[in-house]
Amino acid sequence: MASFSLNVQKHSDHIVELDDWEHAVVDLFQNAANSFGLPKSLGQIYGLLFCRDESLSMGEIMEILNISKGSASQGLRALKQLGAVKTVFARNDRRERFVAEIRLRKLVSGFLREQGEPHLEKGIARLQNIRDLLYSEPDPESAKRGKNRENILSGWHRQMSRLLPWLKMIVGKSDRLDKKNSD
Amino acid sequence: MASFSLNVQKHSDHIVELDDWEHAVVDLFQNAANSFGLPKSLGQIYGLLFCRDESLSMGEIMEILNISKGSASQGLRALKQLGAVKTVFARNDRRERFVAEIRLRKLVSGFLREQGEPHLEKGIARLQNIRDLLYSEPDPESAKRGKNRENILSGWHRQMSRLLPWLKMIVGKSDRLDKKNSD
DNA sequence: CATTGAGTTCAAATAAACTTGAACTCAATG
DNA sequence: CATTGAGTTCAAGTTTATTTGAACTCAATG
Repeated sequence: MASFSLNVQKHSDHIVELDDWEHAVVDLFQNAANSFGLPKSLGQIYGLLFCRDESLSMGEIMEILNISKGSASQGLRALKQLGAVKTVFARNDRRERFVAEIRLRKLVSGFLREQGEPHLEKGIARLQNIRDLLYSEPDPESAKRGKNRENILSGWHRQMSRLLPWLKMIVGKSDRLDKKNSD
Repeated sequence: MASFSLNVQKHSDHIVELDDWEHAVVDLFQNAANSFGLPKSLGQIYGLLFCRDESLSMGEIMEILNISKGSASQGLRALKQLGAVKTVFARNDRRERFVAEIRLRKLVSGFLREQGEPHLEKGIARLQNIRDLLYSEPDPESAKRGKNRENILSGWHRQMSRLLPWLKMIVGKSDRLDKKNSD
């Protein structure tokens, strides 16, 4: 399954082929993205940037990964939003260039901010909606049961709200490890 | 959009309509399941059981939620696997009946066990695969870069492995709250 | 040991999510 | 102020995931 390259590559100044290990890393992130409910192209892009020391432009990313302009544009936007890539500008070049953020703490907190917090926020509205409906529930037995359930859900919501800051901190604790590895 | 019921229901011994608040709760769990990467029918089923004091059979669930036999069967199996529902047997009745597990600690630990742990396990294999590929990487520069990246990923993996037990504990700490609410 | 019905299975149908690419915007350039 | 090209948008196409239901298993029953 793995290609046995005979040093045929590198004939030119810009390589468009991934090394085998890079392909495996891109694949890993593609699957990881999927598991976290993110589009796989987003994982591929992050995986590629994660492998590279030098920044890449959108065009280079498209070429290396064989993905469309649309996917690249949307994927990079989402990664910026998540704080998973940083943008860099070379002078005398109007193209935007990208590098991966590799500090786990940053990745986790970005993910929680973009994915977790919005859900908690929507949860508040949903709980209020349930309270409103309970207020007009004609059957007193059902209303009683409903109030109990609303209490449970509110408790869960409180728990989860408290959990997020903890998560960011716990993962942040070993940021030093990240630094050591990234040097 | 909400139905204004004129006490027309309850004409018979078994009701097949959800109260408005129940519908909102089912909807909430349907969306939550989706956010966690689980099929929405699974969320609906859990949501329904969460609302009810009495256990329900698979047939009742199918009828109330208007879902197929297949979805009900597979959804209930997954919920059992996750520890999100418990089964109950009434005597003189060979049908299996279900009730929802409402302790957040149990739900979280079940989810982490079924979703988190398998991914960490697969991660070990993937990292080993990357190490193997690095061993046969011809370009020394690329191999060096690759080893650095492999180190970073191993660090992340270690971090995540440590995180799971913590998560179960942190959420478990306020189990007392759950109990208070569920009484 | 035929019948009944609860529950499972899985191939096909459906629905949801993702990707593509052509048309577009917009700023830089000559 | 026309041209160029980087980057965006979004409707249509493609892929992936979920749901359905008919055929099945299996244990209980008469």
